[in-house]
Amino acid sequence: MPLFRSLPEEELRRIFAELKVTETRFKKGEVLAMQDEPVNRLIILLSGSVKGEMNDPSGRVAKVEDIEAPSPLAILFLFGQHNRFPVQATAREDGTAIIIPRQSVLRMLSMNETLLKNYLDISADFATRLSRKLNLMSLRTIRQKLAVYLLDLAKKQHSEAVTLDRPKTALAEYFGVARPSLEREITRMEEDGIIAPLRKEISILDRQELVRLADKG
Amino acid sequence: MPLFRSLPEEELRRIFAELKVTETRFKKGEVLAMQDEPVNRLIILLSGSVKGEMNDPSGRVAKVEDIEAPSPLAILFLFGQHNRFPVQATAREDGTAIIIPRQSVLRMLSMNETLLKNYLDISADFATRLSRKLNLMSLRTIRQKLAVYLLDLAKKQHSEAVTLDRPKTALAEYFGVARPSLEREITRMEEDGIIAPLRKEISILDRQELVRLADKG
DNA sequence: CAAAAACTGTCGCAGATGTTACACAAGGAA
DNA sequence: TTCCTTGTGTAACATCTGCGACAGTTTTTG
Repeated sequence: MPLFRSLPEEELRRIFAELKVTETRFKKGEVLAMQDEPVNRLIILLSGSVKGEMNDPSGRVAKVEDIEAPSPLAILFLFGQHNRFPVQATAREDGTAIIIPRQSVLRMLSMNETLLKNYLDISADFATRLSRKLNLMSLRTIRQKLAVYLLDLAKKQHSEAVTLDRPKTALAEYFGVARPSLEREITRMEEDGIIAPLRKEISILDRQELVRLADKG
Repeated sequence: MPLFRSLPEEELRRIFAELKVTETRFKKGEVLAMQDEPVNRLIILLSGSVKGEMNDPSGRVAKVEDIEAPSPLAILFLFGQHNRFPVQATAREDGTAIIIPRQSVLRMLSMNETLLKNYLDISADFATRLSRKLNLMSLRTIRQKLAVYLLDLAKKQHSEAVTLDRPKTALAEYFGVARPSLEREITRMEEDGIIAPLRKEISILDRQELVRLADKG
Protein backbone atom coordinates (compact mmCIF):
# COMPACT_ATOMS: atom_id res chain seq x y z
CA MET A 1 0.00 0.00 0.00
CA PRO A 2 1.89 3.04 -1.29
CA LEU A 3 0.21 5.52 1.01
CA PHE A 4 1.49 3.79 4.12
CA ARG A 5 4.85 2.77 2.75
CA SER A 6 7.82 3.11 5.07
CA LEU A 7 5.54 3.52 8.05
CA PRO A 8 6.18 1.31 11.08
CA GLU A 9 3.07 -0.65 11.92
CA GLU A 10 2.83 0.69 15.43
CA GLU A 11 3.03 4.26 14.19
CA LEU A 12 0.26 3.47 11.72
CA ARG A 13 -1.82 1.99 14.52
CA ARG A 14 -1.27 5.05 16.67
CA ILE A 15 -2.44 7.31 13.87
CA PHE A 16 -5.47 5.24 13.02
CA ALA A 17 -6.54 5.18 16.64
CA GLU A 18 -7.17 8.90 16.50
CA LEU A 19 -9.08 8.92 13.25
CA LYS A 20 -12.50 8.05 11.99
CA VAL A 21 -11.72 5.30 9.57
CA THR A 22 -14.30 2.91 8.20
CA GLU A 23 -13.61 -0.32 6.45
CA THR A 24 -16.20 -1.55 4.01
CA ARG A 25 -16.86 -4.45 1.70
CA PHE A 26 -18.49 -3.99 -1.65
CA LYS A 27 -19.90 -6.30 -4.26
CA LYS A 28 -19.48 -6.35 -8.00
CA GLY A 29 -21.65 -3.71 -9.62
CA GLU A 30 -22.00 -1.65 -6.47
CA VAL A 31 -21.63 2.10 -6.92
CA LEU A 32 -18.92 3.48 -4.65
CA ALA A 33 -19.33 7.10 -5.72
CA MET A 34 -21.74 8.93 -7.97
CA GLN A 35 -20.58 11.30 -10.66
CA ASP A 36 -20.69 14.93 -9.47
CA GLU A 37 -21.12 13.81 -5.89
CA PRO A 38 -19.06 15.95 -3.48
CA VAL A 39 -15.75 14.34 -2.59
CA ASN A 40 -15.78 14.65 1.20
CA ARG A 41 -13.95 11.46 2.01
CA LEU A 42 -10.98 9.51 0.75
CA ILE A 43 -11.82 6.05 -0.55
CA ILE A 44 -8.87 3.70 -0.71
CA LEU A 45 -9.26 0.39 -2.49
CA LEU A 46 -7.69 -2.45 -0.51
CA SER A 47 -8.73 -5.23 -2.86
CA GLY A 48 -10.79 -5.56 -5.97
CA SER A 49 -11.06 -3.05 -8.77
CA VAL A 50 -13.28 -0.23 -9.85
CA LYS A 51 -14.24 1.29 -13.17
CA GLY A 52 -14.94 4.96 -13.65
CA GLU A 53 -17.65 5.91 -16.12
CA MET A 54 -19.06 9.18 -17.30
CA ASN A 55 -22.75 8.84 -17.95
CA ASP A 56 -24.45 10.85 -20.63
CA PRO A 57 -27.99 11.72 -19.69
CA SER A 58 -28.77 10.01 -22.98
CA GLY A 59 -28.08 6.79 -21.13
CA ARG A 60 -24.91 5.75 -22.85
CA VAL A 61 -21.57 5.47 -21.18
CA ALA A 62 -18.74 7.65 -22.32
CA LYS A 63 -15.19 7.57 -21.08
CA VAL A 64 -13.78 4.84 -18.93
CA GLU A 65 -10.98 4.58 -16.46
CA ASP A 66 -9.99 1.55 -14.45
CA ILE A 67 -8.49 1.56 -11.00
CA GLU A 68 -6.89 -1.45 -9.36
CA ALA A 69 -6.26 -1.97 -5.66
CA PRO A 70 -4.40 -0.74 -3.78
CA SER A 71 -5.15 2.77 -4.87
CA PRO A 72 -7.11 5.80 -3.72
CA LEU A 73 -10.07 7.18 -5.66
CA ALA A 74 -10.22 10.81 -6.77
CA ILE A 75 -7.36 11.76 -4.49
CA LEU A 76 -6.72 14.88 -6.57
CA PHE A 77 -10.21 16.19 -5.88
CA LEU A 78 -10.52 15.59 -2.16
CA PHE A 79 -9.78 19.22 -1.38
CA GLY A 80 -10.40 22.45 -3.24
CA GLN A 81 -13.50 24.39 -4.18
CA HIS A 82 -15.14 22.25 -6.81
CA ASN A 83 -14.41 18.91 -5.27
CA ARG A 84 -16.69 16.50 -7.06
CA PHE A 85 -16.17 13.04 -8.44
CA PRO A 86 -15.42 13.39 -12.14
CA VAL A 87 -16.83 9.94 -12.87
CA GLN A 88 -19.14 7.38 -11.38
CA ALA A 89 -17.14 4.67 -9.63
CA THR A 90 -18.58 1.18 -9.99
CA ALA A 91 -17.05 -2.02 -8.63
CA ARG A 92 -15.83 -4.44 -11.29
CA GLU A 93 -15.60 -7.23 -8.76
CA ASP A 94 -16.07 -7.85 -5.05
CA GLY A 95 -13.58 -6.06 -2.86
CA THR A 96 -12.83 -3.97 0.20
CA ALA A 97 -12.01 -0.36 0.82
CA ILE A 98 -11.32 2.00 3.68
CA ILE A 99 -13.01 5.35 3.92
CA ILE A 100 -11.48 8.35 5.64
CA PRO A 101 -13.38 11.64 6.02
CA ARG A 102 -11.62 14.68 4.61
CA GLN A 103 -11.00 16.21 8.01
CA SER A 104 -9.38 13.02 9.23
CA VAL A 105 -7.16 12.88 6.18
CA LEU A 106 -5.97 16.35 7.00
CA ARG A 107 -5.19 15.45 10.57
CA MET A 108 -3.55 12.22 9.51
CA LEU A 109 -1.24 13.99 7.07
CA SER A 110 -0.14 16.52 9.64
CA MET A 111 0.68 13.78 12.13
CA ASN A 112 3.44 12.15 10.15
CA GLU A 113 5.81 13.60 7.61
CA THR A 114 6.45 10.33 5.81
CA LEU A 115 2.76 9.83 5.35
CA LEU A 116 2.45 13.37 4.03
CA LYS A 117 5.26 12.75 1.57
CA ASN A 118 3.60 9.56 0.37
CA TYR A 119 0.31 11.36 -0.10
CA LEU A 120 1.90 14.16 -2.09
CA ASP A 121 3.86 11.68 -4.19
CA ILE A 122 0.74 9.73 -5.05
CA SER A 123 -1.13 12.91 -5.90
CA ALA A 124 1.68 14.11 -8.12
CA ASP A 125 1.76 10.80 -9.95
CA PHE A 126 -1.94 11.09 -10.72
CA ALA A 127 -1.45 14.66 -11.85
CA THR A 128 1.39 13.57 -14.09
CA ARG A 129 -0.76 10.96 -15.75
CA LEU A 130 -3.52 13.51 -16.22
CA SER A 131 -1.07 15.96 -17.71
CA ARG A 132 0.43 13.37 -20.04
CA LYS A 133 -2.96 12.41 -21.33
CA LEU A 134 -3.85 16.04 -21.85
CA ASN A 135 -0.67 16.49 -23.87
CA LEU A 136 -1.55 13.50 -25.95
CA MET A 137 -5.06 14.78 -26.55
CA SER A 138 -3.67 18.14 -27.60
CA LEU A 139 -1.84 16.62 -30.53
CA ARG A 140 -3.63 17.28 -33.77
CA THR A 141 -3.28 14.10 -35.78
CA ILE A 142 -3.70 10.44 -34.95
CA ARG A 143 -0.32 9.81 -36.48
CA GLN A 144 1.25 12.19 -34.02
CA LYS A 145 -0.49 10.60 -31.06
CA LEU A 146 0.65 7.18 -32.18
CA ALA A 147 4.22 8.38 -32.53
CA VAL A 148 4.29 9.79 -29.01
CA TYR A 149 2.57 6.75 -27.57
CA LEU A 150 4.83 4.23 -29.27
CA LEU A 151 8.00 6.06 -28.28
CA ASP A 152 6.73 6.14 -24.73
CA LEU A 153 6.02 2.42 -24.77
CA ALA A 154 9.40 1.65 -26.30
CA LYS A 155 11.04 3.57 -23.50
CA LYS A 156 9.05 1.75 -20.82
CA GLN A 157 9.64 -1.67 -22.36
CA HIS A 158 13.27 -0.97 -23.26
CA SER A 159 12.77 -2.33 -26.74
CA GLU A 160 12.09 -1.28 -30.31
CA ALA A 161 9.52 -4.06 -30.55
CA VAL A 162 6.71 -2.98 -28.31
CA THR A 163 3.62 -4.76 -27.13
CA LEU A 164 0.54 -2.58 -26.83
CA ASP A 165 -0.52 -2.40 -23.21
CA ARG A 166 -4.19 -2.40 -24.13
CA PRO A 167 -6.40 -3.59 -26.97
CA LYS A 168 -6.56 -1.30 -29.97
CA THR A 169 -10.21 -0.70 -29.23
CA ALA A 170 -9.23 0.73 -25.86
CA LEU A 171 -6.31 2.59 -27.37
CA ALA A 172 -8.60 4.34 -29.84
CA GLU A 173 -10.84 5.31 -26.95
CA TYR A 174 -7.83 6.58 -24.99
CA PHE A 175 -6.83 8.70 -27.96
CA GLY A 176 -10.37 9.93 -28.31
CA VAL A 177 -10.59 8.79 -31.94
CA ALA A 178 -12.66 6.27 -33.86
CA ARG A 179 -11.22 2.79 -33.90
CA PRO A 180 -11.20 2.32 -37.68
CA SER A 181 -9.38 5.64 -37.99
CA LEU A 182 -6.69 4.37 -35.67
CA GLU A 183 -6.37 1.14 -37.63
CA ARG A 184 -6.10 3.06 -40.85
CA GLU A 185 -3.32 5.21 -39.49
CA ILE A 186 -1.44 2.15 -38.32
CA THR A 187 -1.76 0.70 -41.79
CA ARG A 188 -0.50 3.92 -43.36
CA MET A 189 2.51 4.03 -41.10
CA GLU A 190 3.20 0.46 -42.09
CA GLU A 191 2.97 1.44 -45.76
CA ASP A 192 5.38 4.27 -45.05
CA GLY A 193 7.83 1.81 -43.57
CA ILE A 194 7.80 3.40 -40.15
CA ILE A 195 6.45 0.46 -38.18
CA ALA A 196 5.75 -3.23 -38.62
CA PRO A 197 2.51 -4.06 -36.81
CA LEU A 198 1.14 -7.51 -36.04
CA ARG A 199 -1.84 -7.49 -33.72
CA LYS A 200 -0.62 -6.10 -30.45
CA GLU A 201 3.04 -6.37 -31.38
CA ILE A 202 4.48 -3.37 -33.15
CA SER A 203 8.07 -3.07 -34.24
CA ILE A 204 9.57 0.34 -34.72
CA LEU A 205 11.46 0.43 -38.01
CA ASP A 206 12.17 4.12 -38.42
CA ARG A 207 12.66 5.61 -34.99
CA GLN A 208 13.97 8.88 -36.37
CA GLU A 209 10.79 9.50 -38.28
CA LEU A 210 8.73 8.71 -35.19
CA VAL A 211 10.70 11.23 -33.17
CA ARG A 212 10.25 13.80 -35.89
CA LEU A 213 6.50 13.21 -35.85
CA ALA A 214 6.30 13.40 -32.08
CA ASP A 215 8.16 16.67 -32.01
CA LYS A 216 6.81 18.54 -34.94
CA GLY A 217 3.85 16.76 -36.41
CA MET B 1 -1.64 35.09 -1.09
CA PRO B 2 -3.87 32.03 -0.99
CA LEU B 3 -1.17 29.70 0.35
CA PHE B 4 -0.75 31.73 3.50
CA ARG B 5 -4.37 32.71 3.97
CA SER B 6 -5.73 32.64 7.51
CA LEU B 7 -2.24 32.40 8.92
CA PRO B 8 -1.31 34.88 11.65
CA GLU B 9 1.75 36.83 10.63
CA GLU B 10 3.79 35.81 13.61
CA GLU B 11 3.07 32.14 12.94
CA LEU B 12 4.16 32.65 9.38
CA ARG B 13 7.33 34.31 10.55
CA ARG B 14 8.04 31.48 12.96
CA ILE B 15 7.67 28.95 10.15
CA PHE B 16 9.80 30.87 7.70
CA ALA B 17 12.54 31.23 10.27
CA GLU B 18 13.11 27.48 10.12
CA LEU B 19 13.12 27.14 6.35
CA LYS B 20 15.39 27.83 3.45
CA VAL B 21 13.42 30.41 1.57
CA THR B 22 14.89 32.60 -1.12
CA GLU B 23 13.33 35.70 -2.53
CA THR B 24 14.27 36.65 -6.05
CA ARG B 25 13.60 39.35 -8.59
CA PHE B 26 13.29 38.60 -12.26
CA LYS B 27 13.10 40.68 -15.39
CA LYS B 28 10.85 40.41 -18.37
CA GLY B 29 11.94 37.60 -20.66
CA GLU B 30 13.90 35.80 -17.99
CA VAL B 31 13.43 32.02 -17.88
CA LEU B 32 12.31 30.88 -14.43
CA ALA B 33 12.20 27.20 -15.27
CA MET B 34 13.13 25.13 -18.29
CA GLN B 35 10.85 22.58 -19.80
CA ASP B 36 11.61 19.04 -18.53
CA GLU B 37 13.81 20.46 -15.79
CA PRO B 38 13.30 18.56 -12.51
CA VAL B 39 10.90 20.30 -10.17
CA ASN B 40 12.85 20.30 -6.93
CA ARG B 41 11.62 23.59 -5.55
CA LEU B 42 8.39 25.49 -5.27
CA ILE B 43 8.35 28.81 -7.08
CA ILE B 44 5.69 31.20 -5.90
CA LEU B 45 5.03 34.35 -7.89
CA LEU B 46 4.62 37.36 -5.63
CA SER B 47 4.26 39.92 -8.38
CA GLY B 48 4.44 39.95 -12.13
CA SER B 49 3.29 37.23 -14.45
CA VAL B 50 4.72 34.28 -16.29
CA LYS B 51 3.90 32.49 -19.50
CA GLY B 52 4.31 28.78 -19.98
CA GLU B 53 5.40 27.59 -23.39
CA MET B 54 6.14 24.21 -24.88
CA ASN B 55 8.95 24.48 -27.35
CA ASP B 56 9.14 22.27 -30.36
CA PRO B 57 12.69 21.51 -31.35
CA SER B 58 11.58 22.96 -34.68
CA GLY B 59 11.80 26.30 -32.96
CA ARG B 60 8.18 27.24 -32.88
CA VAL B 61 6.14 27.63 -29.75
CA ALA B 62 3.23 25.35 -29.09
CA LYS B 63 0.82 25.59 -26.21
CA VAL B 64 0.64 28.49 -23.87
CA GLU B 65 -0.53 29.00 -20.35
CA ASP B 66 -0.42 32.20 -18.36
CA ILE B 67 0.06 32.50 -14.66
CA GLU B 68 -0.54 35.69 -12.69
CA ALA B 69 0.79 36.52 -9.24
CA PRO B 70 0.17 35.48 -6.59
CA SER B 71 0.35 31.88 -7.63
CA PRO B 72 2.67 28.89 -7.41
CA LEU B 73 4.27 27.30 -10.49
CA ALA B 74 3.90 23.59 -11.23
CA ILE B 75 2.65 22.89 -7.72
CA LEU B 76 1.12 19.62 -8.93
CA PHE B 77 4.49 18.30 -10.01
CA LEU B 78 6.64 19.19 -7.02
CA PHE B 79 6.47 15.65 -5.68
CA GLY B 80 6.13 12.26 -7.33
CA GLN B 81 8.36 10.20 -9.58
CA HIS B 82 8.36 12.08 -12.83
CA ASN B 83 8.45 15.56 -11.43
CA ARG B 84 9.45 17.77 -14.33
CA PHE B 85 8.23 21.12 -15.50
CA PRO B 86 5.69 20.48 -18.25
CA VAL B 87 6.46 23.84 -19.87
CA GLN B 88 9.13 26.46 -20.00
CA ALA B 89 8.26 29.35 -17.69
CA THR B 90 9.23 32.77 -19.01
CA ALA B 91 8.54 36.09 -17.30
CA ARG B 92 6.07 38.30 -19.15
CA GLU B 93 7.10 41.30 -17.09
CA ASP B 94 9.37 42.22 -14.22
CA GLY B 95 8.40 40.66 -10.92
CA THR B 96 9.37 38.84 -7.77
CA ALA B 97 9.08 35.29 -6.52
CA ILE B 98 10.00 33.20 -3.54
CA ILE B 99 11.65 29.85 -3.92
CA ILE B 100 11.29 27.02 -1.42
CA PRO B 101 13.18 23.73 -1.81
CA ARG B 102 11.04 20.63 -1.87
CA GLN B 103 12.26 19.40 1.48
CA SER B 104 11.40 22.71 3.09
CA VAL B 105 7.94 22.65 1.60
CA LEU B 106 7.41 19.28 3.19
CA ARG B 107 8.54 20.49 6.57
CA MET B 108 6.52 23.65 6.24
CA LEU B 109 3.34 21.73 5.48
CA SER B 110 3.75 19.45 8.42
CA MET B 111 4.25 22.39 10.76
CA ASN B 112 0.85 23.94 10.33
CA GLU B 113 -2.45 22.32 9.48
CA THR B 114 -4.01 25.46 8.03
CA LEU B 115 -1.08 25.83 5.69
CA LEU B 116 -1.40 22.19 4.70
CA LYS B 117 -5.08 22.67 3.98
CA ASN B 118 -4.34 25.72 1.85
CA TYR B 119 -1.73 23.81 -0.09
CA LEU B 120 -4.04 20.89 -0.75
CA ASP B 121 -6.85 23.24 -1.75
CA ILE B 122 -4.65 25.05 -4.24
CA SER B 123 -3.39 21.76 -5.66
CA ALA B 124 -6.91 20.45 -6.03
CA ASP B 125 -7.99 23.60 -7.83
CA PHE B 126 -5.21 23.16 -10.35
CA ALA B 127 -6.09 19.52 -10.77
CA THR B 128 -9.71 20.47 -11.34
CA ARG B 129 -8.75 22.89 -14.07
CA LEU B 130 -6.57 20.25 -15.67
CA SER B 131 -9.37 17.74 -15.51
CA ARG B 132 -11.89 20.17 -16.97
CA LYS B 133 -9.63 20.95 -19.86
CA LEU B 134 -9.05 17.28 -20.48
CA ASN B 135 -12.79 16.72 -20.59
CA LEU B 136 -13.15 19.54 -23.05
CA MET B 137 -10.39 18.19 -25.23
CA SER B 138 -12.03 14.79 -25.24
CA LEU B 139 -15.10 16.14 -26.97
CA ARG B 140 -15.15 15.27 -30.63
CA THR B 141 -16.49 18.31 -32.41
CA ILE B 142 -15.81 22.01 -32.08
CA ARG B 143 -19.54 22.56 -31.77
CA GLN B 144 -19.61 20.34 -28.71
CA LYS B 145 -16.69 22.10 -27.11
CA LEU B 146 -18.32 25.45 -27.70
CA ALA B 147 -21.57 24.24 -26.17
CA VAL B 148 -19.85 23.04 -23.01
CA TYR B 149 -17.73 26.16 -22.77
CA LEU B 150 -20.61 28.57 -23.25
CA LEU B 151 -22.81 26.81 -20.73
CA ASP B 152 -19.96 26.92 -18.27
CA LEU B 153 -19.45 30.63 -18.85
CA ALA B 154 -23.18 31.32 -18.54
CA LYS B 155 -23.16 29.57 -15.20
CA LYS B 156 -20.17 31.54 -13.95
CA GLN B 157 -21.53 34.86 -15.18
CA HIS B 158 -25.11 34.14 -14.11
CA SER B 159 -26.43 35.29 -17.44
CA GLU B 160 -27.55 34.03 -20.84
CA ALA B 161 -25.53 36.80 -22.44
CA VAL B 162 -21.97 35.82 -21.85
CA THR B 163 -18.74 37.67 -22.44
CA LEU B 164 -15.86 35.50 -23.58
CA ASP B 165 -13.14 35.53 -20.97
CA ARG B 166 -10.41 35.45 -23.59
CA PRO B 167 -9.91 36.48 -27.20
CA LYS B 168 -11.20 34.05 -29.79
CA THR B 169 -7.65 33.48 -30.92
CA ALA B 170 -6.80 32.24 -27.46
CA LEU B 171 -10.04 30.30 -27.23
CA ALA B 172 -9.24 28.42 -30.41
CA GLU B 173 -5.85 27.58 -28.98
CA TYR B 174 -7.43 26.44 -25.72
CA PHE B 175 -9.73 24.15 -27.68
CA GLY B 176 -6.80 22.90 -29.68
CA VAL B 177 -8.42 23.84 -32.99
CA ALA B 178 -7.61 26.22 -35.82
CA ARG B 179 -8.99 29.70 -35.31
CA PRO B 180 -10.85 29.93 -38.62
CA SER B 181 -12.52 26.62 -37.78
CA LEU B 182 -13.75 28.04 -34.50
CA GLU B 183 -15.08 31.16 -36.22
CA ARG B 184 -16.86 29.05 -38.78
CA GLU B 185 -18.54 26.99 -36.11
CA ILE B 186 -19.67 30.13 -34.30
CA THR B 187 -21.13 31.39 -37.54
CA ARG B 188 -22.94 28.10 -38.10
CA MET B 189 -24.42 28.11 -34.67
CA GLU B 190 -25.62 31.60 -35.35
CA GLU B 191 -27.21 30.43 -38.60
CA ASP B 192 -28.87 27.65 -36.65
CA GLY B 193 -30.35 30.19 -34.28
CA ILE B 194 -28.57 28.78 -31.25
CA ILE B 195 -26.51 31.82 -30.37
CA ALA B 196 -26.22 35.50 -31.27
CA PRO B 197 -22.53 36.43 -31.35
CA LEU B 198 -21.07 39.90 -31.51
CA ARG B 199 -17.33 40.01 -30.98
CA LYS B 200 -16.73 38.79 -27.48
CA GLU B 201 -20.39 39.03 -26.50
CA ILE B 202 -22.42 35.93 -27.18
CA SER B 203 -26.10 35.60 -26.31
CA ILE B 204 -27.53 32.17 -25.81
CA LEU B 205 -30.80 31.89 -27.74
CA ASP B 206 -31.52 28.18 -27.55
CA ARG B 207 -30.20 26.89 -24.27
CA GLN B 208 -31.95 23.56 -24.65
CA GLU B 209 -30.09 22.82 -27.84
CA LEU B 210 -26.79 23.78 -26.24
CA VAL B 211 -27.44 21.39 -23.37
CA ARG B 212 -28.32 18.65 -25.81
CA LEU B 213 -25.08 19.23 -27.68
CA ALA B 214 -23.02 19.28 -24.50
CA ASP B 215 -24.53 16.01 -23.34
CA LYS B 216 -24.72 13.94 -26.41
CA GLY B 217 -22.97 15.62 -29.23
C1' DC C 1 -1.52 61.01 -31.98
C1' DA C 2 0.49 57.55 -35.15
C1' DA C 3 2.37 53.14 -36.00
C1' DA C 4 2.50 48.51 -34.77
C1' DA C 5 0.51 44.55 -33.03
C1' DA C 6 -3.21 41.72 -32.01
C1' DC C 7 -7.84 40.35 -32.99
C1' DT C 8 -12.01 39.35 -35.91
C1' DG C 9 -14.49 37.62 -39.83
C1' DT C 10 -14.67 35.06 -44.15
C1' DC C 11 -13.20 31.99 -48.41
C1' DG C 12 -11.89 27.80 -50.82
C1' DC C 13 -9.53 23.75 -50.96
C1' DA C 14 -6.98 19.76 -49.35
C1' DG C 15 -6.59 16.44 -46.08
C1' DA C 16 -7.94 14.03 -41.79
C1' DT C 17 -11.39 11.74 -39.33
C1' DG C 18 -16.02 9.70 -38.23
C1' DT C 19 -19.53 6.48 -39.55
C1' DT C 20 -21.40 2.31 -40.91
C1' DA C 21 -20.90 -2.06 -42.42
C1' DC C 22 -18.95 -6.55 -43.00
C1' DA C 23 -15.80 -10.62 -42.31
C1' DC C 24 -12.96 -13.03 -39.61
C1' DA C 25 -9.85 -14.25 -35.46
C1' DA C 26 -9.10 -15.00 -30.63
C1' DG C 27 -10.39 -16.07 -26.08
C1' DG C 28 -13.57 -17.25 -22.31
C1' DA C 29 -17.58 -19.65 -20.50
C1' DA C 30 -20.88 -23.31 -20.31
C1' DT D 1 -16.24 -28.77 -27.97
C1' DT D 2 -19.49 -25.04 -29.18
C1' DC D 3 -21.34 -20.69 -28.35
C1' DC D 4 -20.71 -16.01 -27.36
C1' DT D 5 -18.21 -12.03 -26.61
C1' DT D 6 -14.52 -9.17 -27.69
C1' DG D 7 -10.98 -7.74 -30.66
C1' DT D 8 -8.90 -7.02 -35.45
C1' DG D 9 -8.67 -5.53 -40.19
C1' DT D 10 -10.63 -3.17 -44.20
C1' DA D 11 -13.65 -0.40 -47.31
C1' DA D 12 -16.56 3.59 -49.16
C1' DC D 13 -18.46 7.79 -48.30
C1' DA D 14 -19.88 11.94 -45.82
C1' DT D 15 -18.31 15.36 -42.80
C1' DC D 16 -15.29 18.04 -40.13
C1' DT D 17 -11.24 20.45 -39.62
C1' DG D 18 -6.73 22.58 -40.84
C1' DC D 19 -4.41 25.77 -43.60
C1' DG D 20 -3.25 29.86 -46.00
C1' DA D 21 -4.71 34.14 -47.41
C1' DC D 22 -6.83 38.55 -47.16
C1' DA D 23 -9.33 42.68 -45.45
C1' DG D 24 -10.92 45.20 -41.92
C1' DT D 25 -11.16 46.41 -36.85
C1' DT D 26 -9.62 47.10 -32.27
C1' DT D 27 -6.09 47.57 -28.88
C1' DT D 28 -1.50 48.52 -27.40
C1' DT D 29 2.67 50.94 -27.48
C1' DG D 30 5.96 54.47 -28.19
